[in-house]
Amino acid sequence: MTVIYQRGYTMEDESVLIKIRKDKLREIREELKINPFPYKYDVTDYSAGIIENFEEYSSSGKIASAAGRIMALRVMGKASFCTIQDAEGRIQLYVAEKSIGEAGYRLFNKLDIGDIIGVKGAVRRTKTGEITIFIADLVLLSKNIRPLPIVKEKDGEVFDAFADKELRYRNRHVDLIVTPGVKETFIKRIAIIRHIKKILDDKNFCEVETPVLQPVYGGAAASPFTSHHNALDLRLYLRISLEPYLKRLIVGGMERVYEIGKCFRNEGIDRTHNPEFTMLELYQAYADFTDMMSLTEEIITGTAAALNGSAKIAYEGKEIDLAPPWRRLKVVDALAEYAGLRVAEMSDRDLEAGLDKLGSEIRGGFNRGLAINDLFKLLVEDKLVQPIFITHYPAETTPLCKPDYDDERFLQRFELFINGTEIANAYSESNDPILQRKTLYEQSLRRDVDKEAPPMDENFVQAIEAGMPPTGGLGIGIDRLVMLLTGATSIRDVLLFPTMRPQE
RNA sequence: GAGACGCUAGCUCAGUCGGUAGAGCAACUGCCUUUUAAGCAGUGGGUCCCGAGUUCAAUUCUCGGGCGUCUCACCA
Repeated sequence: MTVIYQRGYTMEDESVLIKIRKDKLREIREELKINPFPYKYDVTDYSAGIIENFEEYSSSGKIASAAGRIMALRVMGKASFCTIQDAEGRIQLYVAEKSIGEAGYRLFNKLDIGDIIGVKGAVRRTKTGEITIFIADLVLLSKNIRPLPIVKEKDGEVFDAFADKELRYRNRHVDLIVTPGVKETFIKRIAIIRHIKKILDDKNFCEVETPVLQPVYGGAAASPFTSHHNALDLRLYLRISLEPYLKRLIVGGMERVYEIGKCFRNEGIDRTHNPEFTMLELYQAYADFTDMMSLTEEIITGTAAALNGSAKIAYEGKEIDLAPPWRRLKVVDALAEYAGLRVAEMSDRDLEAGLDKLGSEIRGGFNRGLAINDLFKLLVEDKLVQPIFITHYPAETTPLCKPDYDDERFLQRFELFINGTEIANAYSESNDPILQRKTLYEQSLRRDVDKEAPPMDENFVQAIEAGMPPTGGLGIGIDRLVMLLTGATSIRDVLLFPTMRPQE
């Protein structure tokens, strides 16, 4: 049996809600002779500005010209209210037939939540005190035919939130419209990046762009995405880090370079990992890793202060104080302090047994340096809540870093931890070409046992052979920094379009 | 990769100890010249994720599958 729904429609194929809106669209075109999709509108006033400068508007009788999306409608006989949302926020409109005319009110009666309109009118308070545009002119700028979730809010309490996270990520355009705070998070993200760029630009760093598509990838240990160039019949990889090309620029004499860009790693997805993510990497000639520490403090503290007006941030109920200087602690000392392990005095067998007890083993066979690194990751990392530079990682953890002055088993490297998460990673960069060729070659041999070890990059080694000045390098995970500074607990909340499995 | 939980109206959610389902908002109709989470009144709206099994009968129970969320593991 066919069920007759509203306006004679049945509940088949397309949603009845959409059909009804398409009808209204047709009626607006054919009966009202109005183009529902005009080309432009002269917007001179915005919601927040109107509310802020209310006295000026009301005393002068200045006519506001605003545009926005209808978020609430309270339609009554000949005088109605609606609320529109624009780039700055929301403002109420008073829509009276006697002000906008019969034709205008006929149009208004065909409007839905989600439509975009332009309005002109004086700004006054209503009887109940709400600042409102009393509109004298109404223009439809775009007709909505796919209804939005109706989210309501009063005194910070949200009713009928658009709560299904999957739907929110898949339909970020809807999420941005209806979920309070989402747009603000992304505006903060933009502000953070802008601030970091300003700090670096002021220090005469050059922002550069390096290849995303690379014949050989490197600079980290990760599985790459693979692509193919048809005309060259060439396998290309999406970069897993920015490092190899930025260092070529240091060799080339660009003494301070940075790039903020996407890197891609073909790995799992979780709360802190997305297959594509944004990294800042910078390289400064004639600097070492201690210079990178100061710069890291300056970038992160300065950005937090610019964003929140304070060096203290609240994250997951914890208070984190970003005021520098931050503590510096060697990996082996951190293991002693936080896990009671004196690794320097432990035999290889003891280390292996310790790892085994934690259910961990080294890919490609036991290796003392990697064992110490793993013990640190498993036992210490998540205890590092306040900002701390962990320094002097074992030499086996990376081929791209200079060994320390008096103990070659450890590197001039640090990672910054805040709230148990790695936020930054920095080195005194390796520039001894003999050593660099050796360590990269050895790393490439590990590919047999460790799929994530990158292949040998001959062109990169030749660049180092041309002579690279002593250089400090720093990488900061922008997504995680944004999470920290915005209080987001999932990387998906700071990515406009997180990677999702396609539907159907 | 493991575990927990979830999938019911456009949205947020109830519910059925097995008898094909409800609320609020949205929608539709009527009334209405100052409302505000929602003006007032009324009306409609469902492949209860998919498949198999048990049963007279499955949205509900069992098994399998899909998708998702969270936690843990992995991840230089």
